[in-house]
Amino acid sequence: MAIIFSRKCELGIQAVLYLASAEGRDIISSEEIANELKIPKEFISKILQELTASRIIASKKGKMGGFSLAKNPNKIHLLDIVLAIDGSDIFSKCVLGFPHCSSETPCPMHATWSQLIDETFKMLSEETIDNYKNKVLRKIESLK
Amino acid sequence: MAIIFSRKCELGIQAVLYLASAEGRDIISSEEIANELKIPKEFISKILQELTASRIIASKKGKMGGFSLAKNPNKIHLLDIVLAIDGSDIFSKCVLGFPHCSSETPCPMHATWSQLIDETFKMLSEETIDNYKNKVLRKIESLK
DNA sequence: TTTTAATCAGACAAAAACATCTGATTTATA
DNA sequence: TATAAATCAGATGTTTTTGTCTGATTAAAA
Ligand code: SF4
Ligand code: SF4
Repeated sequence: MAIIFSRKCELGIQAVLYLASAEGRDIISSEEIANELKIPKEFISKILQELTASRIIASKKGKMGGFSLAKNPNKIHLLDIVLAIDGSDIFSKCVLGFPHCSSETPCPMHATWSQLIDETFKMLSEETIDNYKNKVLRKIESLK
Repeated sequence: MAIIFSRKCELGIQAVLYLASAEGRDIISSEEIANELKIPKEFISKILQELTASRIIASKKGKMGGFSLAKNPNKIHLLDIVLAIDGSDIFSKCVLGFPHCSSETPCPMHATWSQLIDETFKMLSEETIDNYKNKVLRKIESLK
């Protein structure tokens, strides 16, 4: 179904980008996020809980409660979200599914793939969601 | 579980590489492949059937039956196997899971990701399993 | 102080992916 | 020709991922 990130991770990134794009408005409910992103409220709620536990976003309970970024958007990297939800497997595991890989016997695909995955890692760790704020709003608009 | 290819696809690639590395010996049984790659016979059999249906490998039924490459290994690209088993979704779908993407409103991640996925596509379509023949044997040896 | 609207925690359900089993068919060889 | 050893097709079972529900807790506002 998903390409490289799990569905939960895809939606986690979408949600954090939405929160970033809505900065200025203090707190956003899971219901609003669900409506805007056109995904089930219950599912995004679970994901928001995970992101809260990893302190990427912050939550406020009770009436008028909701979620907000836990820190300045130029301090939140896409990588943080990926690691929080999917972990680091994609950066370390063998692309061909061979177990216990040893660099003494690299398989033929290793060099090319590890270069690609390194570039992906670099991109995810350099890009902050700050860079995305405005552009993502246009994307979400187009969902309507 | 798997990084970017499904488990079936990972094992499909492993199996085709094994067949390539065993060229000269005419026909290889699913049991040998399963033993060498340390995976269940029943599972790899199903995958070998799929690869046979897509004419990447050829099968011979009956006693002394088994599988062999359907064409010269310099004519089989990694991409063929990926498309046969996983299809083309990874090359076309949105990395963030947004539906009905329109290039009129590209989201912020689009440029970087599409470059990475283009490079992956290029690599998979250029690499033939011929290039891998000998090296992969060392990899399989190391599983023992 | 009661009601309302939100998150939270954990159980539950459904769907997809992964893996196995069974029996039919095919073919080499004793 | 009978037996053995292989693929093939499709059903079945298991595990993981995805998605939903329920009830508890929290906090704002009537
Ligand atoms: S060397 Fe080969 S087997 Fe090892 S991780 Fe790289 S691709 Fe996988
Ligand atoms: S432009 Fe954005 S939403 Fe569209 S496919 Fe690319 S990453 Fe996905």
